[in-house]
Amino acid sequence: MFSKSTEYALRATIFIAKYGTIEAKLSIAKISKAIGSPKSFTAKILQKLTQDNILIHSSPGPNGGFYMTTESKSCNLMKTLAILNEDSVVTKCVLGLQECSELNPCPMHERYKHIKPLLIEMFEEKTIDDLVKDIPDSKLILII
Amino acid sequence: MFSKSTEYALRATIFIAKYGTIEAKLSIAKISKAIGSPKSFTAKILQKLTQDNILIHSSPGPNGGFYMTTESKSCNLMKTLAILNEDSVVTKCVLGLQECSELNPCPMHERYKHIKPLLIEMFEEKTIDDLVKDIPDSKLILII
DNA sequence: TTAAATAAAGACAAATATATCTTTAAATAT
DNA sequence: ATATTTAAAGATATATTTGTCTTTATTTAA
Repeated sequence: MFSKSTEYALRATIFIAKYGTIEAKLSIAKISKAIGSPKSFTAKILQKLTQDNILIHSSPGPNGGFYMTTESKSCNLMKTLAILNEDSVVTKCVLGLQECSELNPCPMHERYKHIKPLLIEMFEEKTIDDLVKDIPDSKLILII
Repeated sequence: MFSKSTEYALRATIFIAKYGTIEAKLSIAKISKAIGSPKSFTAKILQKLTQDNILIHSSPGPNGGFYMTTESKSCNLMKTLAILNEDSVVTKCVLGLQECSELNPCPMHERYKHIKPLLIEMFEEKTIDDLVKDIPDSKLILII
């Protein structure tokens, strides 16, 4: 469904939300190890996610790394998708038609129109904070 | 959600199911025009879809082209995805984890597990024949 | 103030997806 | 038989995605 970049981005966001605070930032090395992604490639992706300084924050230097604040954890995962312009994956027509709509439906529209809102809701329903609070540390699975 | 190839393949399958018979085969030119895809690229994709001679059939020469039989129209659209090895798009973990399961759930599993079966059902529920029979000729939208 | 640790930035490389063009093979109509 | 029409096959080109490596900038600790 998603590109590898996006999968890495979602997993990284969840990992940072769970363990990254301004007092205990997470290095690229730690993050990529935790989510099973190539280090330098992950660096590029995180760079994009910190771009607007809203979702994920970063700081260089000793004890530097990536983290989220209470405020940024109040975003939902759709924010991660939106920054990467990958929200279209769950919002566009399943057959790739630009003009597909209720008035102009593709052959799958009648069925997909009941599923698409569920996909969107999956990423919007909960804040990232609520999402990770539901998961005990011992059960946060983000690798393999 | 799907690659361009797969979107073209799904649209082509539906178009051929609707209009392609052994008496009236459809040329690559007609198909690519109808679904808005590049001609030669579409040829490559159709070549794959005819490979196993089950889903889509083809014949060269004058009045040649692509078509489906009553039997092949009893397949569902998951068959198209399967031939292209793209069924994983709707069957795998939404975060890309190999081992994600009820016992080993990723952070999205609890939510996605209710949506995934609906996506699979969308492509499996109906035969391609039933799918196209539901759509009047004037309402078959496969382009733009 | 300097050295060390870290992310940021940029250049490059490899793999894959998308697309085009040319030649070949097969079927049909004449 | 031959010419024509079509898909099949193969070669090539381009764009995008994925990945690596090197240099630079920033922050912190000593």
